[in-house]
Amino acid sequence: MNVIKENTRQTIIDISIKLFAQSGYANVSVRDIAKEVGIKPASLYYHFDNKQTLYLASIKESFSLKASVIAEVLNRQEPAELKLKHYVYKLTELASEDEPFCRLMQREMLDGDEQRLKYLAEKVFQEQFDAVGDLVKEIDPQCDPHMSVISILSLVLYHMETRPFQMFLSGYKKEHNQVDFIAEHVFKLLMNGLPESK
Amino acid sequence: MNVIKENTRQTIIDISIKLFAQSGYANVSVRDIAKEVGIKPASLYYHFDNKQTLYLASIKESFSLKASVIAEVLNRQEPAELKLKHYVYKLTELASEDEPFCRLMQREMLDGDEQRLKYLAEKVFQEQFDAVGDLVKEIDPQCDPHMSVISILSLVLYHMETRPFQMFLSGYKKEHNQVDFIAEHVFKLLMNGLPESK
DNA sequence: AAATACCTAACAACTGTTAGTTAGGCTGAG
DNA sequence: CTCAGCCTAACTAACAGTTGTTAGGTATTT
Repeated sequence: MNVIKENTRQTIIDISIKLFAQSGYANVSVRDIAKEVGIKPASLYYHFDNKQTLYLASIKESFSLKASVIAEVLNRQEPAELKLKHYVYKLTELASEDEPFCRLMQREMLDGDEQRLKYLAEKVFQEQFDAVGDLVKEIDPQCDPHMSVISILSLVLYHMETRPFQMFLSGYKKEHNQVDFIAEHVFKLLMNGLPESK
Repeated sequence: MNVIKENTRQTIIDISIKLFAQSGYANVSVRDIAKEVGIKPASLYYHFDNKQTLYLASIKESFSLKASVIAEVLNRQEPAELKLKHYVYKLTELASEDEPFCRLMQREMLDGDEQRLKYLAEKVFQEQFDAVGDLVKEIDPQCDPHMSVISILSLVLYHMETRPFQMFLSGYKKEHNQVDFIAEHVFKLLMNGLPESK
């Protein structure tokens, strides 16, 4: 009867990612997920032990995909400054096109327990975090790489997080939501600070 | 019988702010709130029409307080650069000492509907947003104030948002959570960019 | 025959909310 | 001053709906 779907488990995860990202863990019921998958609620329990397990599988899936895509930019042979520029652009692009990932990330920052945050930090982000840390240290050997990397992430991700809010603040233009525009702004700021003393 | 509390309504709001910030709207039941207030669930409905109304009253209360505190720094008669420095420090301090406010803000960015976001932007943040915009325009007349102000907020608030996560990332030190340390890092970055070419 | 992937039906717990009641304090009339 | 009437702020009890989850049954495939 089911022609398209050959892997229900994967479908469940994909839909769960979408729904959990949209509305948060508590606001999505197993019935909501089942309905969208086209399955009865009880059938979810054939594939996953419980709701928590399904949620965990979803964030693992969503997060591990991203990390690998980013890695590519950081492994190129380029001068540090250019590499940073490409990283900023890639990260902005990624954050822009995969909203569920961003929202899940935000939600984890808010509600993720210690164990989950530790897992995410060590298994998913550490490698990328360290690589960018090395990068900024090349640009300024005296800087605090930990703080600097967080700042880079701040600039990119917060611009994304606040997108639905920005349009109500003064001076908003359509360009402010475009990937290249944001990436360029961030990169310039990272290089020169606010005063554009070229 | 109730000796301490003379204003139950205010107590309800205070506790709601705390609980909603901690766990999010859907994760806090009216029974949870009532219990902590020391009241039966039904009694909440004497003071507030329903859960939504109570939530709205809570965020309004939490947010409007903050805006006024910040305004003071921006109204001083100081050179632009120093004023920006003081703003960054004040914002960092505020974000650091009022965790519920930060968390509510984050939650609103995720789940706030258009109407609420518009209200927050216009009635609560616009004045401050514009004042900081004027400030950066003084520092660099050619810049895009909208983008620049968002970037300033990014740097401060994201450092706060990710506090529970940072400790699992490499290079973390205790200082990274101290108000002055963060504020100084952010201000330096805003002035010079990453390369500290003094 | 066994395993897979789904189903129906139901469970206990919890949810926001309401109807109706009660106890204490204040006010104005007798 | 007293007492009826009203307001305030709480209460008890219950409602209907939703929640995560489970036990047990049923086709289809291997």
